[in-house]
Order: sequence, then structure tokens, then C-alpha cells
Amino acid sequence: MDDHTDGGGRAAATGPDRTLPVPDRLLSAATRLFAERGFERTSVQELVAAAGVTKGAMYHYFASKDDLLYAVYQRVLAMQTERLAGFAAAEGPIEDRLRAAAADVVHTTVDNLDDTRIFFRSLHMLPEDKLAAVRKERRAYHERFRGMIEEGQRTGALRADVPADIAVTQFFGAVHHLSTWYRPEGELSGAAVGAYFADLFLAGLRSPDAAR
Amino acid sequence: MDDHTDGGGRAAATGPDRTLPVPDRLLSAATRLFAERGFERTSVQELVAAAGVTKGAMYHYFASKDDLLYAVYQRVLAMQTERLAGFAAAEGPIEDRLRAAAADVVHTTVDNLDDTRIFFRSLHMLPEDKLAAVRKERRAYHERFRGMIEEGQRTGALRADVPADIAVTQFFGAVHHLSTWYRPEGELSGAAVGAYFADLFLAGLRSPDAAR
Amino acid sequence: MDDHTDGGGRAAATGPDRTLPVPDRLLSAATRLFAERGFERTSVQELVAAAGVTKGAMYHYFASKDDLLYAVYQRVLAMQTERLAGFAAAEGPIEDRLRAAAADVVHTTVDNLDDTRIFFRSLHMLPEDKLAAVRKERRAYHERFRGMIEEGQRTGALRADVPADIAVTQFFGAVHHLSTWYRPEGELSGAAVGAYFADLFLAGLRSPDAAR
Amino acid sequence: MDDHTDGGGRAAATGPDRTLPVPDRLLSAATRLFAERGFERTSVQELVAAAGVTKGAMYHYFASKDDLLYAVYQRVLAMQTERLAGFAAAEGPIEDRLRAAAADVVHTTVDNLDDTRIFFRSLHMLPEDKLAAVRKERRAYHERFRGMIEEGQRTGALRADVPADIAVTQFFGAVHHLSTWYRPEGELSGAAVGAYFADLFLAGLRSPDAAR
DNA sequence: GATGAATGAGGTTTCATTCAT
DNA sequence: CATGAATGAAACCTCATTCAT
Repeated sequence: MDDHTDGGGRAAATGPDRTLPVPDRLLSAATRLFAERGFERTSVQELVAAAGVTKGAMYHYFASKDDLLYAVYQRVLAMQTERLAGFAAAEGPIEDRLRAAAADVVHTTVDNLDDTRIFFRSLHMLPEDKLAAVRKERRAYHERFRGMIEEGQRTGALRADVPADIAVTQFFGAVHHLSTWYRPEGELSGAAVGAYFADLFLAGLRSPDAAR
Repeated sequence: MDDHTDGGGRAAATGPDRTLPVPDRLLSAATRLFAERGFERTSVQELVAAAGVTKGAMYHYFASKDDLLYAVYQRVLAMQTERLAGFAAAEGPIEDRLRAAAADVVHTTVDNLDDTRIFFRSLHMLPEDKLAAVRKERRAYHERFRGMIEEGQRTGALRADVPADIAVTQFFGAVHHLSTWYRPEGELSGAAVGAYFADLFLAGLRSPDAAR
Repeated sequence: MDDHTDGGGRAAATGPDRTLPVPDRLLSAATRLFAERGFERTSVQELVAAAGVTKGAMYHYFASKDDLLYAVYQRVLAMQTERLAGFAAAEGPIEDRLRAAAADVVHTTVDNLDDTRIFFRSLHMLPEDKLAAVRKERRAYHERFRGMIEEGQRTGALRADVPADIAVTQFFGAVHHLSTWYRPEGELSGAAVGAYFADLFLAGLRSPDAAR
Repeated sequence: MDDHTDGGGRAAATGPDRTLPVPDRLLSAATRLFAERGFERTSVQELVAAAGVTKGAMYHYFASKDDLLYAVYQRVLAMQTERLAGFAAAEGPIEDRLRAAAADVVHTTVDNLDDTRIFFRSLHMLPEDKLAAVRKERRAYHERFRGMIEEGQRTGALRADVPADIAVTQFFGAVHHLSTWYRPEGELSGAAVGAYFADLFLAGLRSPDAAR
């Protein structure tokens, strides 16, 4: 995943990779274009042109433009959920696992900025039912993360005077916001930002009683 | 400002306040509708109907739909900038001023969720030049906030091993994200969320050497 | 008349002459703008701005935008009719008078290219009744010119094997066309073109029997 | 070409010929309507209704209303250029070829009055780049015609004391003007007008020294 | 599987004109 | 005489989607 952004990025210059299956090409093009100019500003015509595909082909694989957007969401959600599951199930002190998970979320986000940009900016363009599905999975994701915090609060490693929910939303707000300001060509690597964010996050949550 | 949401909110039920000047009515309706269904999904027709105004009247005051969006941004920016200036210029220990400013930003945001929702979701719909203007003012805002953190770092009140920039973006990410999950009708008051956020934020930033 | 183009021309650079009466300023601005970008492409707003006048003022003096166009036509027609009357009523051999009239028409046209451009290009934008009035006067003008040719044909100075009507329309077609290609800043003066046109015209019409 | 006007003309009464391809139907309808009421007064709605086509279909083939106008110009230009090339390349005394070409231009124009009416009246509605293209081709056309005159001047068949340019513009002015006054239902046939015009034109240009 | 011409509803914007002040 | 806010009809154009081939 760390090298995921490429496909879209290079495609801009070199045209769609014609060896990829049609649905993948469409998904790549959609991710890039929706991130660049927004869902509404991207016409189906531009989309299929960027993917090197005809309109008919697109409607063969996707029921609608909305559906294509939904497919983008599904791919992102699947990836996020899978990664988090790994950290949640790992061994070791909860504080370490939380830090690792937090840093990874940042790193992954930075490697897939297009997805993140789309995620929040275009949620409201999803039809009602698909929106509900996305929100449900997203909530599950947050709850899994929250579960780790609560675990730390129970063991006394993390302060318990702040609701875990608040901490989760604060952290993911910051993560989501990355797509607004982070520039891959800048000085800070994704790993570096991840380290800082995880540090601030855990410093904020650390129990006053915990030893340093 | 604490009671700012009124006009728009109530207008949904009671119709536009016909005693207000036309541009104000349009601005209120636009804020509400853009937040509710997004800029792209709001037609000019719906807009003017909600404002109790004709299309021609709208184009008499605003050059385009984009321009109306920009006007919404200008109002929000002016408000934010003004409030922050107050805290930056106040007396007292930097840590206290920073906490107060952070809590206030949250509180204010919660009181104007519509504005925030629009702010980040629809930035990309602004025409190039207006987008630049908004970004410029927004950057100035961030820099002022960063300045307070740097002041704390210089005096030793705040840890200096994390770039102030990182702290700022992390915090504002969380604030911006409020519009995604905060519900005014829920249990948490804006003030309560503000207190928690400010607490986590400052705990994360507090210098290890500082006395508690 | 020879120096008529000035008002409009200079106004472009210096703004409307605010010492002129309002209707004149409107007429000048209209002539210039209608010629530059066409009647349809000129909005009433631009018109009044160019004339340094408010919309209300314009509607005080002119019933409609159409009416302003009509006023332009009236001014041109009056000028043309008056000049031709002079040549028709003059003394001397018909051939000389015809040549002088022909040359003068060209010269005058060249000095008022804007008017000519409007005349033919925007005729179809006039409302039915005003169009009829313009056509009527224009026909009278042509008939007066035709009368001079017929006079020459009766006296034997001009060939009679071509209908006078044909000769008239051929000549005025050429004159009207001037606005398409003539450039005041070019080498040919209006007088020079007038001389050439008159020469070709009369050479074409001269009776084979006439002495040279 | 002599029977070109039909399609459009009859279509007014019988409706669009639904066996013709959509672009042709649009071109016919556009030619007729632009000539009848002018480009600006013809709405896209009327246009597609007259062509028996939907708006979407029109925009499938033509980028804009302007583009449709341009297509009309292209068709006319192609036709004119082709015909003139024939006369220029023919054998025989230059005077005869010139007379034949002149008469043919008139005849052709009379057979396609709609095109001519549009040509000059709506030139200014073309976007800048397309206007330039039209002017360029038109200039080439004039230059070819001028070349024939110059040939006559070199051989002594035509008088050389009038610039060929002047003669060309005078003649084409008259031709263009035909759309203003010529009525197909009148007494004069296109051939008759062509003969008269060619006669006047050549009589005006004939060298005084040339034998009759 | 894939095509691309055609649909038609709906979008934003313009603009001549009116009218209360 | 003059203003300029407001009107409202109509303009051009876009675009997701369908369907005969």
C-alpha cells in the first residue's frame, strides 16, 4: 500500500495502463479525477477518457457514476479496516500498539492522499443507502480504534478523564485533515508526520500517574 | 456569536425573514442549503426560493453562484480572524491564553457547524482566484495560532521537540472534523467538547519539565 | 460630416463627453458599440455605462433598446438623403452630377463607417414597423439616385441596355461593402476610393456612342 | 448547386427530412433560420425543433451554437472556392473567363441567397478564432479573383489605371448586396442579373484601347 | 462484451424593462 | 428628471444514462 498512489499519478502523464483490467483502470482514473477536481466536476466522459475506456464499458461494470464513487470508498475502507485489525490483534503493551496503529494510519493516509481527499469531501454525494453502508463500516473502524484506547484506560496506562470517543475523533480529525495541507514533495515524510502525530496523541492521553 | 445559527436554522421552518435585506437573506439560505446538501446539489432555483427572492435579484447582488459561496467564506473568515485576534492579544500566561483560544475555536465551530461543513467540503468549488484569497487568509489565521505555540515553546512552557506547525494542523484537523460527527442535540455541549479538546491538545504539548 | 467619426472614436479613450446632451451621448455610444460588437452583443448596461448615463435616463429618452437603434438609423438616413438632394438638384451635365454624387456617397460612407456597418448588419433587429419606415426611406433614396441614371439614359449620355435599377443596386452594394474592408488607417483616402468607384461606375454605364 | 435552396425552403412547410443524417438536418435548418431571422434571434430550441432533433443531439455534433454557424460558413466557403477554381483554371481569353466567373458568382449567389445573407450579417457573431479562419479563406478567394483581373491588366485587355483590388471589392460588394434586394419570385432570373452585373463590371474595366 | 449516438431534464446565467422612491 | 433594485422569461449548454447495433 505504501506505493499505492503511483498508478493514478503516473497515469496522468502516461495515460491509462492498458494492461490492467477495465474496472481497475476505471477505479484508478476515478480516484485521481475525483480527488483533483471533485466528484461533481468530473464528467463520466472525462472519466472514461482518462481510463481509456468507452462509456458503454463503464456502465457494464458500474451501475452508475455514484456506484463508481462507492467502489472507491469500498476499496479504501477495506484497506483501512484490514490494517487496523493487524495492530489491534498484535501482542505487546497497549500503549505501544496504539502508537504504532496511530503512526500507521498517518503513514497510510499520506500514501493515499487522493482517497482521503475524496473520502470526506464527497461523502454527501453518495446515495442514501450507500452512504449508510459507508458510515456503518467507518463507525466500526472507529470503534475498533476506540476499543484500544479503552483498553489502555482500563489498565491505567491512559488517562480516563477524557472520553475515548473524544480522543478518537480528535485524532482522526487530524488525520483526515492531512489531505488539506500535506504535500508529498515537502520536507516531512509520511513516517515523520506519523511519529509526531502519534507522539502528540499519546502524550495527550498518557495517564498522569504513568511513569515516563 | 454563540447564537449565530438561528437565522438559517429557523428559516427552514418559518421561511425567510422578509425584513432582512436581500443579500443577508441569500447568505443565510446559502449557508443552510450548502451545508445541508452541498454546494453542487443546491440549485440556484432552490436557493432563491429558500431566500424568498427572485433569481434576478440574486444576480443583482452576487456575480455568480460561486460568488455567493465566496461570500459565505468571507463571513466565516472574518469572524474567525476577529475572535482569534482577541485571544492572541490578551494578557496572561501563554498556556492559559492558548487553552482559552483552543476551547473557543471549538465552541465557536460547534455554534456554526454549517459554516464549517461548507468550509472544507466546498473549498474546491471556488474559482481559482477566490480560492487563493481564502487560502491566504486561512494561512494567516493559522500562523497567528502557531505564533502562540511558538511563544510557549520559547518560554519553555511548551515542549519544543514537536514543530509548532504540526501541532497546529493536528488541532485544526480535529476542529474541522467536528462538523462530521458533532450533533448539537447530543449530550456534549460545545463548551464541554472545547474543554476536552483543549485539554488533550495542551496535555500533548506540555513541556515534560513544566510543573503540573 | 466629414469629421463625424470623432465623437465616438475619441469617446472610447476619453469617456463620454459630459457636456453633450444626454440623448446625443447615448446616440454616440450606441453607434460606436453597435458597430464594434453588434446590436445583440451590446447590453443596455454597457450602453449607458459608455454614455456616462443611468439606465433610467436612457429609458426616459428612448422607449427601448430597439428605439435607440432606430434613432441611429434615422440620423444616418437624414444625413444621406440631405446630401443626395443637393447633387440631384445641382446644375450641370448629368454625367458630372452623377459622378460627383457617387464619389460623395463613398466619401461620406468612409467617414461614417460605423453607421454603415450598423445599417446593414442590424436591419433585421428592428421591429417590423420601424423596419418598414427605414426601408421606405431607403427606397426613396435609391429612387432618387436611379432617377439621375434614367435622366442620363434619356439624354443618351448613359447606355440604356442595362436597367437603371441594376446599376443602382450594384453601386450601392459596393458602397455598403466598404464597411467590410475599408480601413481609415490604410493608404487609400476616402476621396481616392470615391474617385475610383465613381470612375468604374460611370465607365460601366457610359454609352458606347458617347464621345470620350 | 442550382437547386440548392430547396431542402431548407421546403422543409419549412413539410418538416425536416428525417432520412437525412442529423448533422445535415441541423445545417439545413440553421441555414434557413439564421437567414430568416438572424443568428441572434434564432434560439437553439427553435433550431432543433426545425431540424426534428433534440438539443442533446445537436450538442453531440456541434460544440456550440457558434460552431453550427461556423459549419454553415465552411460549407459556403468550400462551395465558392471550388467553383472559382474552375473558372480560374479554364482556357480562353481572360476577359471571357472573368466574365464567366463574374456571372457565375452572381448566379450561384442568387441560388443560395440564405447563405449570403448569413455570411455578411453574422460574421461578427463568430468567435475570434473561427472568424480568423473564415476571413483567411475569404481573402484567398478574393485574391484568386484579383489574380484574374491582374492577368487582364498585364495583357492589356483591362485598364490598369484602377487597382485590381478596388475592382474586386466593388464587384463583390454588389454581389453580397444581392441578398438585400433580390427576390427569386421577381422577374429577373439569376442568370439575367449575372449577365447584367458581369457586363457592367467588364465595361467598367475594359481598356479604352481595346477593340470592341 | 462493447459501442457511441441520442435523449431530455435541469443547470446557471443574461438582460431588457419596470417602478417605487 | 433620475435612480437602481428587482423582475421573470428565455437563453445556451451539460451530462448521466439508455439502447439499437
